[in-house]
Amino acid sequence: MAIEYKTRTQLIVEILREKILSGEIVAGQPLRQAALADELNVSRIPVREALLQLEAEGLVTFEPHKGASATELNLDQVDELFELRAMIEGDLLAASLVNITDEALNQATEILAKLDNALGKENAANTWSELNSDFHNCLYSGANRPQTADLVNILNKNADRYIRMHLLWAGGISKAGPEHAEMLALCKARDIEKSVDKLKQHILNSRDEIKAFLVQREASNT
Amino acid sequence: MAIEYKTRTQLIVEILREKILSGEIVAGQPLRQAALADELNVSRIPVREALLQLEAEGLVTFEPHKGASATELNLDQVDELFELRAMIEGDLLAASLVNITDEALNQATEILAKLDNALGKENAANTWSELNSDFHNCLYSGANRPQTADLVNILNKNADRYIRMHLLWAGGISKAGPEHAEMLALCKARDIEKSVDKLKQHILNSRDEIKAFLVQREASNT
DNA sequence: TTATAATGGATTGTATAAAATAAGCAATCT
DNA sequence: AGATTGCTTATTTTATACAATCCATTATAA
Repeated sequence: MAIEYKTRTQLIVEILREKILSGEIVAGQPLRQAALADELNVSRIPVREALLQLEAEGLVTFEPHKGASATELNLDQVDELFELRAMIEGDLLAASLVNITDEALNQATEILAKLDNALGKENAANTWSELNSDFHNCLYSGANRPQTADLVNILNKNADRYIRMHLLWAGGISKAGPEHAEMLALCKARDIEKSVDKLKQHILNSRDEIKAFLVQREASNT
Repeated sequence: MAIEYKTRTQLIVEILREKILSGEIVAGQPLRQAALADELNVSRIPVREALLQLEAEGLVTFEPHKGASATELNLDQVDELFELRAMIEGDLLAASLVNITDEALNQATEILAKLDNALGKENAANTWSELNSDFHNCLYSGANRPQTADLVNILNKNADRYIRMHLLWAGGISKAGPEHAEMLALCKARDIEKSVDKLKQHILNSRDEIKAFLVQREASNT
């Protein structure tokens, strides 16, 4: 296996992203460069550059001379994010289904099986969210639109932490399982219109569940 | 050239972006950090961070230990980029028209007048593209979707250099003037569906002109 | 008392120096 | 000769050191 070298900056990007997505770094909490550098046994420069890269992903914001903090989305922003996803991913799926291979569909079937298995196990939130990403990307693989796919992945990185948070607290997006199965069936039937509708519904449903959860948490906190 | 109103990194981002968009830095050309730092009278750190930021905008790519270079889009990527814009901006306009103020529409009218004036003058490509951005953003101002607006602006930064290039060589997007006027009229009439259709047509038309130009240039170069 | 200015500590932003890595070229071996 | 190894150099990446900025706290004056 070809070992691939990663720069420290890249490694730190991954570590910090994981900490933000998993909730270990709480949104709004300031991220002190010196402290992080110390903790990671590294100088401040790669930490800075990692934070800049995370800013581009929308997970972190910088204020000049005041530093970085993990971003926090309010309800409106969650709305906007998921609606954006519904639109773009819907379009991507439509483009994909024209060309998608049976192989890709079979692969999606396998991922779906793993996905159902992952629930309830140790570390479920993390593996579930990764498999969920894989499943969706697999369905989009026929689109041959690399830039759009990149964009979707960036948006998902931001949505991801809310999905994980919800998984952690509520045990999962309740409707996701059956929705995934239905969607895959429609894709296999190459019914573009219905597949896209189901996908959009699926994304907007998860939005609704997450928003409801956020509202509830808000209420119990104050 | 020591101007102190922003961090150096921000300043350099703007300088380099302008050089890429204006074509002074040619796509594919490697960007040596030391040379840039020297030229801008600054150390390499802010140059690096500026390049990272431009990478997030899609104007530059990094290869570990090999450095950065301005990105070049092939025809398929141009296609993809403009289609993404058409979809997202269409959606944004629809959301905006529900709430847009008369004030914003009047402002758009003023910008449009300046836009028509800008053609043919000195430095037309740069002012035109800026005014063009302003015009579009003005029409989207009612949407109240900051994240989507940010996304649109990032995509436009990438599209921009092709628009400018085309302006420079062909004197302008030939149909843009009348299209803008028609679109504004439809917006003023608050006809959402027709406005959106016109906008999408407008974006896809400029795509076609730019692609035709790129094909032609390609042919004459080989 | 309240508002404003000064001060010190903490933190970020930048410069410079050192280390790590990749690419090119010459020397060596089969 | 052809391939492989080790060295040289250019460039990026990281570390360390310093300067600029911000923020809270205290001191001063109206």
